[in-house]
Amino acid sequence: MSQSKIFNGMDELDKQRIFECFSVTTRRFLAGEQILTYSDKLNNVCVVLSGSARVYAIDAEGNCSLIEYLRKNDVFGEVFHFPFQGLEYIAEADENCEIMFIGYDHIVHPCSKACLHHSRIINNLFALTAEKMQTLELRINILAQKNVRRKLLAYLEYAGHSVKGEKFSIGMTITELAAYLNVDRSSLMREMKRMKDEGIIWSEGRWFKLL
Amino acid sequence: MSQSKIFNGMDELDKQRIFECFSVTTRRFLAGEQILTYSDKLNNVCVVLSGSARVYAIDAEGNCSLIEYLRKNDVFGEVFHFPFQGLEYIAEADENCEIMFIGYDHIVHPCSKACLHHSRIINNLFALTAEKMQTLELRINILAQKNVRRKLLAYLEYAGHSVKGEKFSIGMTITELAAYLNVDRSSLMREMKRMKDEGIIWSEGRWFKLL
DNA sequence: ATGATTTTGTTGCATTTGCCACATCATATT
DNA sequence: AATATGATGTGGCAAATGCAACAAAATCAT
Repeated sequence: MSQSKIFNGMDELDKQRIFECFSVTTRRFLAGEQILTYSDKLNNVCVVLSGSARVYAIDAEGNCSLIEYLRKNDVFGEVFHFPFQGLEYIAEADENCEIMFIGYDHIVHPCSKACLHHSRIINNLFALTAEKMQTLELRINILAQKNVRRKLLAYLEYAGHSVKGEKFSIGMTITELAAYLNVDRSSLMREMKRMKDEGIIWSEGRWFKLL
Repeated sequence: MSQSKIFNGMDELDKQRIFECFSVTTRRFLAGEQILTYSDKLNNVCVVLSGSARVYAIDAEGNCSLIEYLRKNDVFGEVFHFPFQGLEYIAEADENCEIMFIGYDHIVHPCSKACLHHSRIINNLFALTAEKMQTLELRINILAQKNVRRKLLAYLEYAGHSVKGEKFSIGMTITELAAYLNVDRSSLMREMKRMKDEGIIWSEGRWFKLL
């Protein structure tokens, strides 16, 4: 049964009731298959039950940019990305995956049976949107740093919870980190070396310490 | 009466009913005064009725960063920024202002009288969060560009709706634009000059054209 | 109107960063 | 085990950018 945050505060019985009441559907998708295009109406709240997916934004000129990567228990749908200003949003299966579709209207409009669950799920959805916004604000905060060193430190302080001396793993390769920080990989390596020499950080592979 | 998007699709009569049913309160604040600190519960949905305000995030070390600037009819509250990971969020009056407080619980929990308005306002709130997320994604998209020219173009294409040859104003000074793009002001000026010489853009003061 | 303050526009110079090329190491794949 | 593929680590060099300093123009306050 799904442990997604959208069901926070609900036990298995609650979920069962919801599935019946909310007319929830589930579908499997093959890797590469399109899951949905975002509408300009609030239609679906979707949950990844297994596998992984991606959301892309495509602009008028056909430029395609990755918006987010979705794993098991992640939630997506128009609630998170409204297709404003001519952008088209598409969710696509990355690996084979199973997606749960919950009709947005069923969530928002109260029914006679399960009223408590409605407001519970709405709460959870707002918490999820706020969480997603924080992820974006973090990235902005990092990208808005003036140089490579500050970018890396801003990221490491977040990833290491600002705790000094404790070893932690960044959940990606250095190459991916460079892309996330929007700096050249070799420039990042160079700066890391300097910071090691100065005793500011310790690192080995994708393990880091703040000193 | 407030024209805020949170009341989209409602006439004056609807709003009046809501104000009575939702136990809405209104308070005036002097410039610089603190309006509220964000709680870790979904407590308030707030609307700026007049004047302006700012939201700051303060981290454990006391570093203070501006999260957003709020003008008349803007909406703020825990729904938009949840104080995760040790950050404290504070809303503060910029100019003298008047703020409307709507209890979050009153919005989410259905009542006997005005059920249609509940789901209407919830809809609008989700639309507003999605809109705010797009603002953040735009900034990320701009900051993630490789150089000054691409950053400026990414911004201008957004601000000018990708329409070529049409004059439009960026709603800020060049100095502020440089801060928004996170580049040195003189570097921005230099690049603007080059782009003018190459016939890519036209500009005068804070007016631009894409060519 | 006057003076003060902010914004714009420009330039030389130092520094940072990106780009390229290469060697080494780790990880899959056959 | 052999091979391919991708990630890491390093360095030279050129280009882009930031910094500092200044003059001119525009805006604001009195």
